[in-house]
Amino acid sequence: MGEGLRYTVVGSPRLDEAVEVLRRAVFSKKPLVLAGLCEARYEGRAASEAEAGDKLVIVKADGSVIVHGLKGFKPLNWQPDTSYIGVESVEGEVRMTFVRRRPREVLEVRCREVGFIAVFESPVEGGYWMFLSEDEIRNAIASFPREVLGEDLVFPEKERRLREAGYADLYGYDSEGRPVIVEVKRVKAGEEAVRQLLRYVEKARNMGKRGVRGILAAPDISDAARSLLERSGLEFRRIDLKRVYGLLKSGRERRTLEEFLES
Amino acid sequence: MGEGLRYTVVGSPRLDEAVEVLRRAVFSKKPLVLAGLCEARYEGRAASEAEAGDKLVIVKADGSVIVHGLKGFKPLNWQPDTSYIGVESVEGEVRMTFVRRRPREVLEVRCREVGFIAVFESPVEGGYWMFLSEDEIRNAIASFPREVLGEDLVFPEKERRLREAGYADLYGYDSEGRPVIVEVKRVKAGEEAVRQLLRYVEKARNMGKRGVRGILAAPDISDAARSLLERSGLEFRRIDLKRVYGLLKSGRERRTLEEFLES
DNA sequence: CTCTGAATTTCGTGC
DNA sequence: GCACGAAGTTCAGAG
Repeated sequence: MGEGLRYTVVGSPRLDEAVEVLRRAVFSKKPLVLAGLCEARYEGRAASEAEAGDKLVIVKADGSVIVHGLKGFKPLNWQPDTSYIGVESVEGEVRMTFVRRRPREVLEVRCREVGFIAVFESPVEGGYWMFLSEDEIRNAIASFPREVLGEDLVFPEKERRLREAGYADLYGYDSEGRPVIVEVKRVKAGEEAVRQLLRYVEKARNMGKRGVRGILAAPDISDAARSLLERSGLEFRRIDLKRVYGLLKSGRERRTLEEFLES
Repeated sequence: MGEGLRYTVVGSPRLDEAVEVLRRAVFSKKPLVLAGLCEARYEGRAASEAEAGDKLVIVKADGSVIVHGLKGFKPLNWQPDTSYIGVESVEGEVRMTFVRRRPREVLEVRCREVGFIAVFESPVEGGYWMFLSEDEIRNAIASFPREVLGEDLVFPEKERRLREAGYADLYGYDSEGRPVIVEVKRVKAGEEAVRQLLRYVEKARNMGKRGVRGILAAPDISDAARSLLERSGLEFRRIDLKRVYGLLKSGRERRTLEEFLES
């Protein structure tokens, strides 16, 4: 409040006021929220229609548009990226048109009653982190194979972090020098994960590798997937996410200590 | 406006006011929107943290919670279904806690500044349709195989609408009596679609069927998928979505006419 | 309950 | 740009 105007909230605006406020926000690329009795129509990769009802329309500065109904997590309509936004008053309604070029999609929102419009006048962006991703589990396996998978494995390419299309998560060797392919899943593994691993193992065998082992590493596995895995001669290793988290945390601390000693 | 209070909008509320308004809305299961300078912390299947910044928090009557930042289509944090919602004031902040039992997940949103809170007092739910789903394309193929796929096929089981796990979209026979399996994709088909079809065809062959044909029906196909498909001895049929839409529409009109004649 | 597959999936990354 | 794979995927249907 003392830090200057952060939000403009207009309650029950007239048609022309609503259009004016929306146009100003869209033109100056300020995020906005509109609530009201609206209909929505989408045409593009599919086609859909949302009947008149209370909707919440969110328009962000990057051009993403989200139309929420009163129920559920998923939006009724949306547009992840728009190339054109139009605001007009047509037949006593506020009409917003959101066009995306590629793929060609059009989202039209018509509001016969606008409850309020809120504009973020001086938006403050905050950072965002997510931890314990699949990639971090992969790193934990590469760094601590004994602790996570229960046997000593060597992964010469463990620094290759990004997964190329058609390549498994980890390629390495066991203590007897046999090639080992590890497929990592952060959640319970299904049949698709087994088939994926099988493809990589067969590809390696076709390239002339001998005695290739395939290991599926996941917190759990479905019965059907387990069955397919055993029929395919592959192995399953259960991983303990809490343990992995602990290993990574200690790894981080160690790294921090090393950095400290280097300084 | 003439129809009674539809929204309550409170701008820049004090801490205790905000808590009061939020509690009342949550308790009476009214949808609400809050905008402000907030942080969010999630712990459950993964763990994430959103730093202080402008957030839009949406809480719906069914318990779904969505936290949007200033960018992108996807929410920063969410909870599709909550079993507990808590609202308190802690250390000069509004703290909302959203708990989900299964899977066990906790989302905590702390707001150090509340720009506004809007409550939908008498929500109006609107209907929703989506058309031209994969299932409708499948129906069009079953009803008009010549028009969509360019040859006369017969699908004895075409009325089975729901796809069971491990079963292809359509089983039928061509004009020479050979079994035909059709896999339908509403969007450009990738390698995964070809592998799926191949599994179904091989399953049918293993069950003793002879001369089984596999047809992948989609608006387009990727190069890699086309290559895999040809190596696997499967067929591709390009489908024209506009044509399918037209066929279904005429089908609907016909049905309506029949209904009219029956009445 | 779990499993399976679709989604206007979106999103990132490699090519 | 396209393609492939992950996602706190969500969601709906079947067993």
